[in-house]
Amino acid sequence: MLTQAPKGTHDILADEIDKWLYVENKFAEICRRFGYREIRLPVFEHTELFQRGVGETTDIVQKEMYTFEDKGGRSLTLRPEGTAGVVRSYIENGMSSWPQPTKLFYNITAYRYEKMQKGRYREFHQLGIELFGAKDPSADAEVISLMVLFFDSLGIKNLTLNLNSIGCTQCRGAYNRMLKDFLADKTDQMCENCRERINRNPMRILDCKTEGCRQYLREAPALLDHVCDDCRDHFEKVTQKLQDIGIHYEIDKGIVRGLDYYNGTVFEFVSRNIGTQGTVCGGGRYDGLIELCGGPPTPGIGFALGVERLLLEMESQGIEIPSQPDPEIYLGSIGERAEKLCEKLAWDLRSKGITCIKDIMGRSVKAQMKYADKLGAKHALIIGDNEVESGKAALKDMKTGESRDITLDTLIDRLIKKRETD
RNA sequence: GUGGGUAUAGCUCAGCUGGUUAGAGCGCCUGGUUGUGGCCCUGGAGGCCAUGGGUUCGAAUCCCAUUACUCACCCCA
Repeated sequence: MLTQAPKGTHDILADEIDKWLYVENKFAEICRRFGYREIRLPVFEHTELFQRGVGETTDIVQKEMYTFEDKGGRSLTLRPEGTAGVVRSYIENGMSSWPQPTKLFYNITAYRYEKMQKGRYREFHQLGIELFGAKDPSADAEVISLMVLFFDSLGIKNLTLNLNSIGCTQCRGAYNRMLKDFLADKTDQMCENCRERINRNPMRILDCKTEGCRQYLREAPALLDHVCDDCRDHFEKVTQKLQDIGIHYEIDKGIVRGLDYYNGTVFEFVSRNIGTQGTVCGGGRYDGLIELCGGPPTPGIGFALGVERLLLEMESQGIEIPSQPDPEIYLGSIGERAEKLCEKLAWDLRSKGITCIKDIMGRSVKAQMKYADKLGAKHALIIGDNEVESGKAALKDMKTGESRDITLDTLIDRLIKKRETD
C-alpha cells in the first residue's frame, strides 16, 4: 500500500512526459488560434454544484463521485468533469460582462470512482473547451472544427465523428412520453437496468447494449426524428456547415450524452482501435446549464477530450512525437581543482541558457562518459589538472566521436553558435 | 455493480506432474592497466516468489481467502 499508487491512478514518468507536453501544447496552440483562453480552476468544488449541474439521476452523481467533508463541515467533491466548474466560475466572475462570446479552454484532471479498464481510470486527464454566449449553429460547427483541426495537426486519422441532436427541454419531454408509450408493452422483456431507466430517465435506454433491448430499440422512435422545428433547423444548419468545410460525420441517433445538462447538438469522436473505451472526445450543447446554476440565461457548448485515450490512439496509429532537445554538453572532471572549475563553467553555461550536465559523483572518467552517453549529451568535455593549467580542453562531439582542442574561454560562444546553426 | 485472466529482480519473463544455496535477457553499478561513451567481455548489487492461512517430511509450484493488476459487461473521457 505504502509504495503503490491508489487504484485507478497512474504516474506519468519522465520518459513519457514529452508526449504529454506535446499534446497539451498543441491543444493550447489550436485553441488560441480559435480565440480561446486558458483557465485553471480548483480540483474540488461544492458537492451541490455537481449534483445540480451534472444531474442527480446520472451515474456520475449517484455512484461515481469522490465526495468528502472538510474540517469546516463543508461537503466537497473532486470534479468528475470540467464543465460544471467552468460554469460556476463564469457566473461567479461575471463573465457575462466580458466580450461575448466567451471562449475558454482547460487542461484538467478529473475523478470518477469507476471500475478500471483499458482507457478508463479513476483519475484521468481532460483537455476541453467551453464556449459561452453563442447559440448560432456557427458556434457548434466551429467547436467541432476545432477538434478536427486538433486531430489533424497531431496526424490522427480515422476517428469517426458521430453527431446527434437530443432536442431542447420541450421536444425532450414530448419524446420521453413517446418512448415510454412505445416501450410500455415490452418492459417485461427488457433488462433490469432499462426497466429502471424508463422511469428515471427514459432516454438512457438508448445507450443500452444488451442484445435483447437493442432489438426493440431498432424500431424505437429516434429523438432526432421528433425534435421540434427549431431544433431540427438548428441541427441541419450545423451539418450543412460541416459539409461546407469538408468535415465528414455520421449521424448516430443513438448518442445520448451521459450528463443531464446536454441538449441540442451532441457529438463524439470515436476510435475503433483502442479497446471498448473508444470515445476519445465527447461534447455538446448545454443551453440551460448556466441558468440552472443561478446565472443569466446563456447558451453554451463545449467538449472534453480524454488525454489517456488520445495517447492510446496515437500509439496505435504509430504516430511519432518529437522529443525535447538533448543536453548540449556534459562536463566531466577529475580531481578537486577541476571540479571547482567545472562548477564555474557549468554556472556560466546555464546562465546563458545552455543545457549543461556536470559530474556530481566524483566518478571515473569512463563512468562519466557512459553517463553522458545515456543522457544523450551532444558534447562532452573532460577537465583535469592539465586543462586547469592550460585553459584548454578537448571538446568531443558525441555523435561523430571526434574531438578538437579549444580554449575554455571560447566554449560558451562556440556552443551558442553551434546551437544556432544546427 | 457482474464476470474472466494474471501476480517470481527496476523491466520482460523462464522455473517440467511439489524436492537442496530461485534463473535468463534487458537495465543499474564495477573493472578490461592508472584521463574519454557506443560494440564485446569480467565481476557485483538487487527477490520473505503479492499478502494471510491450509495440505505435506518438504510449497514459487497444490487448496482457500484477501489485495492488487488486467480484460470484457455496464457506463463514459
